[in-house]
Amino acid sequence: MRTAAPIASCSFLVERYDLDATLSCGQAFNWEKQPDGTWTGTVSGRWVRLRSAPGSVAAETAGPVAEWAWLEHYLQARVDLAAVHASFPADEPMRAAVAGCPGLRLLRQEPWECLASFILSSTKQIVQIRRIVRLLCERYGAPAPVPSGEAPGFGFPGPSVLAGLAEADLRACQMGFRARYLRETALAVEADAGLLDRIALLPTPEARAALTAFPGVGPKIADCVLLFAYGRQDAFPLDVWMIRALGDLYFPKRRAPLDRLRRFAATHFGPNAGFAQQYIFHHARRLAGRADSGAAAPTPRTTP
DNA sequence: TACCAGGAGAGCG
DNA sequence: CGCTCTCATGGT
Repeated sequence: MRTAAPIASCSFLVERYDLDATLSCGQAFNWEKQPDGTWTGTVSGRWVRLRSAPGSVAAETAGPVAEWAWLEHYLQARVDLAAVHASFPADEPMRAAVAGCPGLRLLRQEPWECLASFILSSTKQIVQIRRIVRLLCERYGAPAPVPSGEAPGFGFPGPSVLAGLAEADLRACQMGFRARYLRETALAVEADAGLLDRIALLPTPEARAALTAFPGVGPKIADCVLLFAYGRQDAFPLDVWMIRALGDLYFPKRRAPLDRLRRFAATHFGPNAGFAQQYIFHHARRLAGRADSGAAAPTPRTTP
């Protein structure tokens, strides 16, 4: 028997918010674009539909809803984007990345969903990560109440649910060798209920160390969780795309060693370095024709 | 068909 | 340390 509920709606007034780019750029994986251009997904286990409009983002969920702070926080709708842009270095690559997608935002996700999702991300393409996450949610997530007439939605399964599964069940969600990492991390989080909340209170280096202590979590995935869930703007995920992009954009003469790129990333981009990272990441992927939003211009780049 | 994917960990010298 | 190999599976 399906849960049906009245519809509740809200509109967040926000100057520039590129919903398509923000929801498809590889920071969150549980959103699906509908044929009518809206996006559906779940936030903290609640079904949500988002619609972009000039000067606002409109939201619907299953009512009744007393307040919308949870969604405003998730969307980071009150962030002063102009101030963030103003804090970026005034160099040409940064300018081009912002100009290419001026409404790109950072979400503020739940730590567990973000951590688990990025454990699944290692050497996987974004489209594939989305598929794995969708399978996980459909099979093991709690059904979220939806307004009548809407397709069922499922929240991201909590650590206790995933910890209780056999590795084979996880592998059946197409995640391959990451199944053991996800299961063992779920067991660790399940065994210490306050762990992810305590990490939120730690200084970034200690928080990073706590995250890399989980199996399957190295420096890159830890930085993703620090940036996308814990709001640490000083976290700067260095993945294969960013290593290529930073090399091409800032060290075009000869290939800079990884450690050089690390130091550059930590010093060049200012107090909102993680935000800058997302612009450069998205811009590089769009130039390569990998980003969903907008007309992709396939520009095969070769780095000899 | 090859090569690659928002990496991490183990095993080596 | 720093390097290489392996891991599972689908996209391009």
